[in-house]
Amino acid sequence: MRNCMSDTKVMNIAKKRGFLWSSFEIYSGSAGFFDYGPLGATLKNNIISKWRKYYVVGEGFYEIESPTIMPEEALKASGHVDHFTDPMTECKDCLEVFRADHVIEDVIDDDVEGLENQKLTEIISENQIGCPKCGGHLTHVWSYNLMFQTMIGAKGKATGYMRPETAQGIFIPFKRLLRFFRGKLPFGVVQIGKAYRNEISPRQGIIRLREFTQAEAEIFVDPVDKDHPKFATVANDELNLLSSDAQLNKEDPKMVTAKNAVETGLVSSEVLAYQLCIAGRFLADLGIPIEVIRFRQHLPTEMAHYAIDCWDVEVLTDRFGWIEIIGIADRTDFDLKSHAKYSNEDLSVFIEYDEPKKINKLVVKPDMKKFGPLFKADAPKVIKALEDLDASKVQKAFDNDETYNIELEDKTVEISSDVVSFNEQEEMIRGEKVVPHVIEPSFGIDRIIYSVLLHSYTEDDEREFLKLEKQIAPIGVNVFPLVNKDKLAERAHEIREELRNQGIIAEYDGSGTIGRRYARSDEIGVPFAVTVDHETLENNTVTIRNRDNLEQVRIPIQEVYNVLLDLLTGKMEFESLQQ
RNA sequence: GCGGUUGUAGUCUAGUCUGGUUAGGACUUGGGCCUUCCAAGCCUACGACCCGGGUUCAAAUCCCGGCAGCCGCACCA
Repeated sequence: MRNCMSDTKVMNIAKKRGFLWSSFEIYSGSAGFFDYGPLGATLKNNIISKWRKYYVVGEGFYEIESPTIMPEEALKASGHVDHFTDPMTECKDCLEVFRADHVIEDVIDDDVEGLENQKLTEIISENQIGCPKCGGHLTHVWSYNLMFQTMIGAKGKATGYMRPETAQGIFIPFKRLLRFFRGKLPFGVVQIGKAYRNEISPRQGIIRLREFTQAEAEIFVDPVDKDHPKFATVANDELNLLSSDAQLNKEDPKMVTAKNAVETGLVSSEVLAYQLCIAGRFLADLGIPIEVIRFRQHLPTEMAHYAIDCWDVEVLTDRFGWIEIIGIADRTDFDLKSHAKYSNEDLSVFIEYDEPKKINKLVVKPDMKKFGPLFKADAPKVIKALEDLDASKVQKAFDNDETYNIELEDKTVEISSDVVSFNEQEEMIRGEKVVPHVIEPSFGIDRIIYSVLLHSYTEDDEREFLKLEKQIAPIGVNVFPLVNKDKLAERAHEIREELRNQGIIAEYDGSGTIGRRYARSDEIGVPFAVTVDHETLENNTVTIRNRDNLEQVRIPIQEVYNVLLDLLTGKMEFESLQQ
């Protein structure tokens, strides 16, 4: 049993003060669903806008929004309909449920991954495999698909699913996106939104939800050019890397610079390493301390078969241990190729060479005078077919004194050497079509929010409070009258109004004593408090109190608005006010 | 999904075994008094037996089912 004091305390505050609570409470609730309350929704918005600042503004990726319900074909192509499932079997005697493939592999020592359920059922009966627990009989194998199924249209003829990830919504309109980016790699597209997975038994609070928010970026790159033009700007960032080798050898993670990681081949490319760094900077900016972050490389066995390299960004928690909050993968051309195949669309990019390549090519030319009479109405088709042919093959046939057969749609025609001529031709090749590789940083926003709350929780002798980073704190400033008389409350209300006019989320609190108000304010992580006291009435000054160290400075009211704006946006540090 | 266990105001809890008055307390919250800087004090108010069914004259209490939480197992492309 872990010590989960922080988890318990943070979740209590979250529930009590309106960050998070489980959904549908008055109807007994439903596992795997959470509401974001007033402060939680604001915090979430602030974190998402910070994310946009990094990825949309900073990296120049554009954001799109696609439907959360997807037709079956699309998810068939992505592999989710067939493979986002587990083959399950149940013991008829003790009612335990097992992964069918695991049960089989334990007994027959053979890889059965990817086999049909029927085949798995057969293997079980042929090998007389029994329940691993009690030896009883196992039922036929069925697939448990983690997607929520629904119907599209009134008659329910078309099956739809709630999307299990936002990524597919970016791959599917790839041609449109490529055109938007005027045909050039690399480019990045992001999507922020809900995704759905019908987890068998979600029991870890906000860590495993059935409906959750993802922020994903899909970065399309040239497969042969995975350098990053801005790599120099992150090259010296230190990353706490736990490689797959280190895991296998039971070693600890190591602090490594991004530059070093790429040079030693620890991380497979600059683009991937660059994304690890950006993710690291983002988390640091949310106030998650570097000591509780590590980058864990997927083991070869856990990585999807199409991925080249994949790193999870993990955060240490007292209740769950290390949890994955971000996955950053090089998914290669898997997704685009798969959609290309299922949709019969060309999802490739024409990449122009720096210099066009000259090649000498043998071409075969028809002798038109002979072709017309010989093939009559088929002549144009034969000529077209001839153009698409590899001329050297035709020549080879003739060298062997044979004729060459051309397959038309409905017949085969014979070409002999006297109806064509050969020609060496110089051709310019300007480039080639390639299917881009995809670098995918995928963020679990709900888990990030949990991490932010957990690691902003601070307690000392006197206080328990959230040390939320000031740019993401839901409420920017609280305004208090020192006591409730002599018009102090009135002045405090005026200041609160003016702060709101400045675009700062500000609240007023006049109940209880000043100490209680500070305590309430700290508990929800309000970075600054403005207090109106009797000196305010004499000289129009107020105090600003810094949540983190309880210190106060006195400044004129007319300056308070700009000062707070500068403090909240990080343009000014509180310490500089104290001089 | 299986087994165990728990479910009383926003929170913690008494009462449940042994059915019986108006479900008691503390903290929190709202209002008021007081209060010249970090949850003080006083007055006052709001607020609960997880949901559904059964047994009974009578159910927070006993029984059954559901839902949710916790623990263990399983699961987590």
